[in-house]
Amino acid sequence: MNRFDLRWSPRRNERARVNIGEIAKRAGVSRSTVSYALTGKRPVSEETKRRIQTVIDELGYRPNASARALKEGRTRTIGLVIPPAGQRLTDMQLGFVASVVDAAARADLDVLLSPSGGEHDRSFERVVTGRRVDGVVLMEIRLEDERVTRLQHSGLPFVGIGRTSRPEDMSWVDIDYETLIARCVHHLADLGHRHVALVNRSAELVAAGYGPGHRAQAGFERAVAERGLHGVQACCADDAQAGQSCLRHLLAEHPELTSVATINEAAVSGMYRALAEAGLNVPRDFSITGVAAQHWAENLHPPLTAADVPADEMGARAVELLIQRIADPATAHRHLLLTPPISLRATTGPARAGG
Amino acid sequence: MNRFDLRWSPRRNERARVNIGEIAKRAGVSRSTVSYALTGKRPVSEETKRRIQTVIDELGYRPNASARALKEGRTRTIGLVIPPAGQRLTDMQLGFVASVVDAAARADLDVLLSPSGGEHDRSFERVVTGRRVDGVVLMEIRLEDERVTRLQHSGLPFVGIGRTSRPEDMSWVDIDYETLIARCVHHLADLGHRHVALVNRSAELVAAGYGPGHRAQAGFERAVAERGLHGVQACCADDAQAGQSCLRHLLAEHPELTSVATINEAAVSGMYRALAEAGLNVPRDFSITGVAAQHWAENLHPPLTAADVPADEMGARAVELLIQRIADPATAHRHLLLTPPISLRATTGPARAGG
DNA sequence: TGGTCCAGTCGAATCGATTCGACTCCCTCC
DNA sequence: GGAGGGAGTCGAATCGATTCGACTGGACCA
Repeated sequence: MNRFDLRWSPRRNERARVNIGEIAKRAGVSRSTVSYALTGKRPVSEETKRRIQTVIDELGYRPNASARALKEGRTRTIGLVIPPAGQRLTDMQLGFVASVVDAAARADLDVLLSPSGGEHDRSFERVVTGRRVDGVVLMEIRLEDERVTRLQHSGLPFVGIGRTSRPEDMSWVDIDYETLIARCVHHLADLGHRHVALVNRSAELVAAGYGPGHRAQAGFERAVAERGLHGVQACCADDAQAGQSCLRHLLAEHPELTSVATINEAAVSGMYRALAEAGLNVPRDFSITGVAAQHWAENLHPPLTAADVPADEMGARAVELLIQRIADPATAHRHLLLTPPISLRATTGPARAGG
Repeated sequence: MNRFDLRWSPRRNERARVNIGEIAKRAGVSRSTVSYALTGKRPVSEETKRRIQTVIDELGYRPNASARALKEGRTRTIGLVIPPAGQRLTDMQLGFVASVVDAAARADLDVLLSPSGGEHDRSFERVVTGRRVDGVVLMEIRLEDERVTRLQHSGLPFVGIGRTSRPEDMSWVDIDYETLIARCVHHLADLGHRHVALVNRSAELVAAGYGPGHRAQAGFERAVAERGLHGVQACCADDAQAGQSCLRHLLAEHPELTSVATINEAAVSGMYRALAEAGLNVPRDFSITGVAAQHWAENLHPPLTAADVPADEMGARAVELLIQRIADPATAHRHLLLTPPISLRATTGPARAGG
């Protein structure tokens, strides 16, 4: 089914050919009058409006989006660039997508999905260069991100959920992973933990310069140094299975560990399992905390003590910013760095004596 | 941010105004020649092609999607109608979305997302009537579904993931919930269980005529009757919390229960919790089985014995069917009813003596 | 009475592509 | 040497909307 070339029966069925001209003819007015009646950009008499509306209702007319987009130079559509298809979305990413779609719908904007970041970036190219969208929301941004460069170069308005290593050159909404992970470590240190591990996201993602991965690392190292702790780090793929084996290995190689801080949501339930397997009770014998979508942290069992990422709000904010940039691409870039507090739930507790 | 009226600086920056005319001028040929050079629909000399390509590369030209869509009468975009935004997608639904997006990308089609089914169906209306898409993939279909009616009436090609009560009137890909749940019950009966509960999806969804809900019910009742079992049914919202309290209530009211069959993925982990809470071991004291996305059933802990829904494949098949319908809307409807076998994993076992 | 203004309307140009018909060479074949 | 045909190209029409300039009456004012 590669590059399927669609060529269908030449024209749509004739019934469907209700265009503004047909409406005009039946209402006995000119096409421009119909247009003005619909947009309200020039006065049209009540009587004429009513006649036009009647015909429109009768024929079920709706303006052709392509024609309108062509003339107006905007599509009333935004692009949402998501991680490559086939890869499971984490709960947080899903939250972003849902809230972007929702916010866009509220603003009467449609959302064009573009899986990108993998090989098949034809989709991204189409979206960016074909003027298919008025602006783009970009997810899963790396420190050096070619897609950001492409967008900046193209002049298409865009907003990142996440930021590159030169954050002043773009508009974005992001979470302060560095501070949050540092706080998590401090929280653990306050509870008396001396040995703490950072469970990062996948090695590939971190190697590719995934921002949160690097920032979490920096925050972790800083806090560990500040508190004079013993810290170890590990990367872990985005699923429970990986979380389980990751923590299993960590426990084997560092039996002194009593706590974990993580930014890898999807791995947490697996870590729970590894701990149970090792006969360790949470939070009595072992503490876990990290950064996670609020909804998800609450519903986990046991509920995760974590910095609650308001994924729903972030998508909405990104769309807001994007709408502003679309309305006036020349305005200064705006940034929103969130540092949600840690919600104490059921997974952290005092280190055992001698821990 | 309601109905935000986008009006930006009148024209895009002039640099961006590379259109086919500009290419033609610089290459010293007519616009039609540029078009033919790009589409290959008429012969163009190698020399001319090369000159045009040079100019195109230089200016980074890409044809305007709206103009092309207007002239060609197709947008190279498909709509994907998902359950109302704000509502969490189940893992299975997420699998459908991912595979639809993936399959569409492989066919060089873009995907326009439309949350629908709730109140704000402006999005659905826009997608359907504004000729923004060449076809639609519809999810979460009800037995009587107004969206199906709308689509049938509009003549826009569409394919359902799921089907209505008059399935011959549309093309679809679906899972045979009735048979599968019946099989689950038979499986439990074979293991000696005499008391079995069906945990359905939310009461609202079922009341709204959600197909799988009703078909699962039918299959359950049939199998229960065939095997002379004692069966009870319950509806349950799509989350772990609800699953927990649902099963808790079931156990309280029907202490004789020893097994559950379910189509509610999202509730399963909550049911595990309720069982643990009640001191019941799975599968020693209690069996659970149902219909779930394969990937998800495997990764659950303990892994769920279930009929594995190949969500990834289903989305791809739906897109395939849709592409065919778009290419030739007059062809007969095609249907694909899947009945995946039950994969035995860790959650079903023989009923205890006297159970 | 004549000028100004505004509501209401129309015709034509425009957006950026595709596509049809026609035209020019040039080659080949009787 | 004229007919036939194909390669290569061009100009103009077209898709369906928006929008600008211009026109017509009628109201209002001096």
